[in-house]
Amino acid sequence: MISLFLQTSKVSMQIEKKISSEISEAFKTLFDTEIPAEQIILEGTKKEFEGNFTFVVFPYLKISRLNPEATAQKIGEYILEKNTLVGSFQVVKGFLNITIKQEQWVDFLNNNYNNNYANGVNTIGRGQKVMVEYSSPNTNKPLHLGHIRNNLLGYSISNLLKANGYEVIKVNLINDRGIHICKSMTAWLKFGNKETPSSSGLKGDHLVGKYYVAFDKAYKEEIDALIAQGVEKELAEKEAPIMKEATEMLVKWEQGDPEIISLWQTMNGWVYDGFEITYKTLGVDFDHTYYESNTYKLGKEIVEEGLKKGVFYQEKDNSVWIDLTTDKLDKKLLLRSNGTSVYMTQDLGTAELKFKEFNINKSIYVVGNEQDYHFKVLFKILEKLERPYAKGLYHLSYGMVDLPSGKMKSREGTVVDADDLLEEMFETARQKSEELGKTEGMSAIEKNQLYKMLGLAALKFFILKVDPQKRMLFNPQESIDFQGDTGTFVQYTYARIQSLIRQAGKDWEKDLSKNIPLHETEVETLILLYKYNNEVLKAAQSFSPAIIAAYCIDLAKAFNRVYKEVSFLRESDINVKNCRLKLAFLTGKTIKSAMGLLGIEVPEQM
RNA sequence: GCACCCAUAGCUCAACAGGAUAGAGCAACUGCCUUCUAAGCAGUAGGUUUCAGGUUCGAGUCCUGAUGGGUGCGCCA
Repeated sequence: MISLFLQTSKVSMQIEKKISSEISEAFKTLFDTEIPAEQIILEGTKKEFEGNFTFVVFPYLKISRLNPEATAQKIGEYILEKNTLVGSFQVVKGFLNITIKQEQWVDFLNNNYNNNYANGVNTIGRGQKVMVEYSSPNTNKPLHLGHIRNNLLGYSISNLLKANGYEVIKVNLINDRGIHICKSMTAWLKFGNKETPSSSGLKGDHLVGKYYVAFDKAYKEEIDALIAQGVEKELAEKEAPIMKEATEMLVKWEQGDPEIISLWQTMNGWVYDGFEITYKTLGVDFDHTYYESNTYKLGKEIVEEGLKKGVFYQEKDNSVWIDLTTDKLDKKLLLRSNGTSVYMTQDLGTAELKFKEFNINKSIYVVGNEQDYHFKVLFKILEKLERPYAKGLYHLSYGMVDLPSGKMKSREGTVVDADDLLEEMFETARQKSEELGKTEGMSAIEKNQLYKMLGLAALKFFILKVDPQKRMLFNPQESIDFQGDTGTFVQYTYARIQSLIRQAGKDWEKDLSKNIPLHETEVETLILLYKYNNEVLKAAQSFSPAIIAAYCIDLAKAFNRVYKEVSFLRESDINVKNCRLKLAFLTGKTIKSAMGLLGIEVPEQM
């Protein structure tokens, strides 16, 4: 994947850097060949072998002019003799497995155990401003599961960028105009009897969605009636009276008819109130909101400019186009023959506005992969218009959420509603918690908060652990798990740690002596903790919260093994005990930080 | 028709810029709570990584082709 952040280097890998430069030295001394340390790549050692880092020697056999084993052996001996970080090494075929001295890990723990990552994790993005656009709903129906994936991705990506030092501006671009809103409005006028959210008790977005469905139903009936009268299907679709009403309403809207505008504002207002509740429940927010009704005209100016520059051309019917066939794309309409703007026109305007208003360096669009082509064209056009910001644009494309029956279709009623799903998650969390009965001492309010925290985590983790670019399957019949590789599992590990810390008293935060024996599970956990910064960088570079989700599972698993293998509070050697508590403490801090990047909270008790 | 994306255990997903015997979880089966939270830990079983070629010390990963699935190519947004 091409990343905006490729130029950045790896961070916080001091140990690897040192070893790499020692290996580089070894090549010079042993084989009289210069290999820059940056080219010496170390990997994590596979679990079934002894060691922490692995250097693969196969590519260097021509230099050493020895067989793989001998090459690895010689390099191993050289770096062992240096006696800095390396405690021992093992050679398996062409793999040099390096074990770091345990005292290095104790040192790392001593220096970092109180790291709470409150000011971010890395500093690579300092001084850079990035805008992340996500959510971007239409205002004619409530949010569904697809929007949830979008929102969670956008929110998490924003957190990831912030954690790497970027200044992030989260924006929502609301598609508040167009024929779809007019459909809801038309149906409401016809069948609504002045129904309002307060008169009906319906959430505003659901109320408006209800009339969107009602429109579709009436429309279909009218088409069928016309066809029964012998009218051609295509003509029937155009001539159905209710559709004519809707299109007429759109024209009136564009003319600024006060009555229509007023109704439009009222109904959109209901929808925004509804969205606000869903966003709040979901735990996402925005720094700024754009409305297409405000930005769609700006694109026209850009189209004018493109015409003057000769980048665009005009057909006889006055419609404006760009020919991208030389760029392996098609011709694309930019302005209708009647002079009104299309989707692309609006997006040109919005793109321009973003950079003008916020002086950003990069602009990221979190939009589903069905619009891959649209963004390819959009970016290409801005490039042709010689916009300096064109190279800072990035489409974060993600796959659709499928149901076992296939794609979600609102017309077939197979859409998983966001509000319903969230309620179900909370209810399931409540049931599971009550079964386990671990909430003693908690007030009713605290319990309720806990159930929401657990339900949300299960849902968010379930969605974010999947690589964004892949489509994913959601089965409503099988409820989302609370066991295994889940958000719940990570939360549980955190709660366990906090329980330890609560019972540990105060004295454990003392400096540690260096020669503390570590259990292998502890070393495994420490290495993961050490790698956290780099995981956060990787996740941002590849725009993938899934990397952080996987890391959370790895870390929680590693700690749970420690928990099983050794005692914390009952350890008699005070040095060892303190060391373990520091390990637990830092693991807790790191879990909290990492889950925070996913937009997931962790409980003190569960 | 043209373009883009995807294909890994029965199911849901991993595999870190090509590396060792392809890993987890769920489902199935076995063990482990009179000691720090069993929403946990340990184990058994489950694979020709869709297929056919190629590149090289080495391919799930890169290239070519095929098959299967998805999406886009509207004066819709």
